[in-house]
Amino acid sequence: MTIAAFTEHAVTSADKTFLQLRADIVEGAIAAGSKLSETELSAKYQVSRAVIREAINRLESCHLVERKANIGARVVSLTPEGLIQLYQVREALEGMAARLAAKNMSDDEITALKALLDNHFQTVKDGESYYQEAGDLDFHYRIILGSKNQHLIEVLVNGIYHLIRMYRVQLGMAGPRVTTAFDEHKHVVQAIANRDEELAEMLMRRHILYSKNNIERKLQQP
Amino acid sequence: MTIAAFTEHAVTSADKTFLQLRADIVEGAIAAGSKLSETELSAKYQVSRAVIREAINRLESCHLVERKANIGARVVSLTPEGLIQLYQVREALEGMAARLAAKNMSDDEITALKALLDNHFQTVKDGESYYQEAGDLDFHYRIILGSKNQHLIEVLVNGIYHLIRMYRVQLGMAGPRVTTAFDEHKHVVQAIANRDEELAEMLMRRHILYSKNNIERKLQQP
DNA sequence: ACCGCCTAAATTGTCGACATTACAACTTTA
DNA sequence: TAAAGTTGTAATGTCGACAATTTAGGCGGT
Repeated sequence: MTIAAFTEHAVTSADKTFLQLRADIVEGAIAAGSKLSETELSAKYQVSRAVIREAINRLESCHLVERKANIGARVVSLTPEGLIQLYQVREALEGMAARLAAKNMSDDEITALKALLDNHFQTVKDGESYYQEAGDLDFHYRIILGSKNQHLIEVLVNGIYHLIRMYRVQLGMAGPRVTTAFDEHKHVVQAIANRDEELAEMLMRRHILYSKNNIERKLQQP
Repeated sequence: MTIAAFTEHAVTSADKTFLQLRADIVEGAIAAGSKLSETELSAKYQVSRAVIREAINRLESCHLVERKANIGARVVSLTPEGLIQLYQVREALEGMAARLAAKNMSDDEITALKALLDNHFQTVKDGESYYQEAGDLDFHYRIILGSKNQHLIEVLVNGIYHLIRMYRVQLGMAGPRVTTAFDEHKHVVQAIANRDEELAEMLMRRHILYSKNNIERKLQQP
């Protein structure tokens, strides 16, 4: 199983437009802070304004765009404070996710999670920095899903993660700190395996806090 | 200032329909789990299907309804597990909000918060149970806003709080435990006034955890 | 030159009609 | 009789046109 197990496969035309727009925004093909003209996008994507409006509505749900009545929609603008605030929310939610995962993950899921880390260890040892993106994501996703908390999953997977990815891509930040992050992952998994809710939450929060501090450092000296 | 400072005043027709639909859903005038037929609502509210669709989209953003492609929208169904999960998210987010409030609230805001508690103390002493709803809400809202974290505010105020209110109304739960909750509020404010982030978060989390336990007890013996 | 008003263009909001999909009832067949 | 296929109806998805609002520019006045 991979991250793309979530591959929200588009059934309707608005779905496809939404996914494409989201990709374009996250990747920066549509600049942050820019205006989303309905008529313009309607022409560009060869669909009616209705589906564009539908797509924009969903983008608003993800907090990727902001709409004002009778004025229009703009892509959110990226600010250092915004990224910090995002990480604060992430720390709170993923900390709770780790706590709940320690309580609710099945033994099989924990075994699989350990196996995942072993795989990552190989790739890290081989010097492949491939770990950066996919590996880190996979780890966090499994714990989020392991929480079995629908609200938590929704907010993180459909909301915050796309926003963070947008920041990563557009501010040109490389993935997380590879080797140290790997050790942190290992300790989180160990706590989950021990069913130690308190420790799992604390370790996950620190893991994310370190990431935040790392990012703050990079932001201050570009 | 009151809670209704947030009164999102409707400018467009879809706004009004959204607010009315949300009220009807939260109050139970539209039953939980029931289907939202676009054509039906279009006739009922005397607006075109386009504005109904727009309103339903926003309800989906609040997690009050769920939509499936080509099938339609249903009001979310209320389950004991759902409420528990909601409180878990709330614990994580409001805990972080209290931490950030201890860091970011202005001295004036803290003074006003203390004054608010004094007012509440009077009403509680006078035996008015009015405190239940409005007072508790006002307290939590101020701390959430005091966090100065836009994402936190968005998710809690526009999302989770309406859902919780829906549960409260429809499961017929009275407001929070009055007297004990008041003491808990006092301690949280004290920690914030002392700029003790760690303690503020811990106390707020416990406050919400107690609420959750209280609710679980009521759910198991109706 | 600056400010306010007014007009015109462009954009968003709303509408009704058509296309497409899902669901149910009925028919057919093994 | 049961299962599969078919057809009809009702719902959602999509479209183009019209209405209402915002915005930019020109015009006139001070």
